[in-house]
Amino acid sequence: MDNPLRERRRAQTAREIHVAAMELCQEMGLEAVTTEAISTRAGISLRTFFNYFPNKEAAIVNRPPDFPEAAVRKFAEGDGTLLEDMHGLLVAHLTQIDANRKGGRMMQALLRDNPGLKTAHEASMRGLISELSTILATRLDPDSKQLADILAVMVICAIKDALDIWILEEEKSLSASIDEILANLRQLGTVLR
Amino acid sequence: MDNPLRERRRAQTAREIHVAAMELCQEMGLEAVTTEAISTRAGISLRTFFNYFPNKEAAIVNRPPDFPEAAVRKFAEGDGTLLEDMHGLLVAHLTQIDANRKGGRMMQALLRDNPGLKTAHEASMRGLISELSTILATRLDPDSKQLADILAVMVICAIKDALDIWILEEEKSLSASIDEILANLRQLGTVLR
DNA sequence: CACAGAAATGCACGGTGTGCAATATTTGCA
DNA sequence: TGCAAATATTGCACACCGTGCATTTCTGTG
Repeated sequence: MDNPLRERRRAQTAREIHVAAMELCQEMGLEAVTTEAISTRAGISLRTFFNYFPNKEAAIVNRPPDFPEAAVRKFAEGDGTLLEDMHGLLVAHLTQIDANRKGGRMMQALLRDNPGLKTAHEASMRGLISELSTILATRLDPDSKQLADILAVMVICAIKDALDIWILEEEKSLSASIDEILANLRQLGTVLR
Repeated sequence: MDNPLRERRRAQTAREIHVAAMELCQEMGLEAVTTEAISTRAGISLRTFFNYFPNKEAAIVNRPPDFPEAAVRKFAEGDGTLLEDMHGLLVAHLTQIDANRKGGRMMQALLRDNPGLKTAHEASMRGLISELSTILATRLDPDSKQLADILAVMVICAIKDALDIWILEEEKSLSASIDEILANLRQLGTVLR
């Protein structure tokens, strides 16, 4: 039906579950959190929990924001170098994260303190990687999907690195973080000679 | 005690469990395989299964071979370009995989047909990536661990890509596969300008 | 043989995730 | 408004998962 109201309400419930899951994880550690405790705090039944998330890790980690439509279009139509045009893409993406700096910090801490979240986090990154790969492919030799894949993996990894630093250093600005990402990628270009 | 005999027997049992797990997965699909069925086929108790693997996915995917000691040392001491010296490293690694081409093909097919194995596979790759990152760090600016990480991620991704092709194309030689990996990486160097 | 350390096992138990059927809620429409 | 269809939530049963713990079996050594 594609009803936008329903969609929003679903998203809201998902967010509530996510928040409950994060809080509990912070309070008692991943191991001690049960799906039932999450459900109770979120005010839903256990069964409903599994209608929204496949397991507690997924509920905690959730899923990072997509690359915004507009930025993607602009990148595909860009005529600068790949790295130059990628700048806009990264700004658009990180801006979304910056909008919820507090949540980001909390997530970062949870990932650091609970190794059991690592694979769930990685799984959520896979989605982002394949999205980026598709985007990048619009600017690359069309018969080399592999190249786009590797590049996407690299960029996401660089973003992750930058976030690790950025989230923890209160002072660091968004743009400094982006510059760092791009500097890393550029440096790679030279190392690969 | 570090008893080498005991170690070998443990490794042997692990291998038997792994084989049983792979076969069952091929025969009935990941979903239908239970840890109990694996244990029974491997001739051990269910409890013992969990002494060897944390879950069925890990038993199926197992863990890729390490980079051989000797090749690692040679790389660290090499004086060619990074990519040149990496060639030796990759040869050493892929040779190990080539030694069990049949098992590799089977694994490849299982990964293709059972999406549920993806995260376990990725987890097993993480170990390889951090190993490679450490190796690469010996040749890079020592204060940039991030660069080594990204590079490692890239290389493992390239290896994966090459394996995807190599394993499926009967004809393809090992060295052709390696060349392909390096070509991909070199191409990246130019794209990043 | 007897002993110590390692490995395998049985058992109990709490948590996980799904299928299914019943119930409740929302939406579109007359 | 009121009703029917679509969608969401829930309870329940059930099989499977993974661990702690105590016990037994195995293996190499003096």
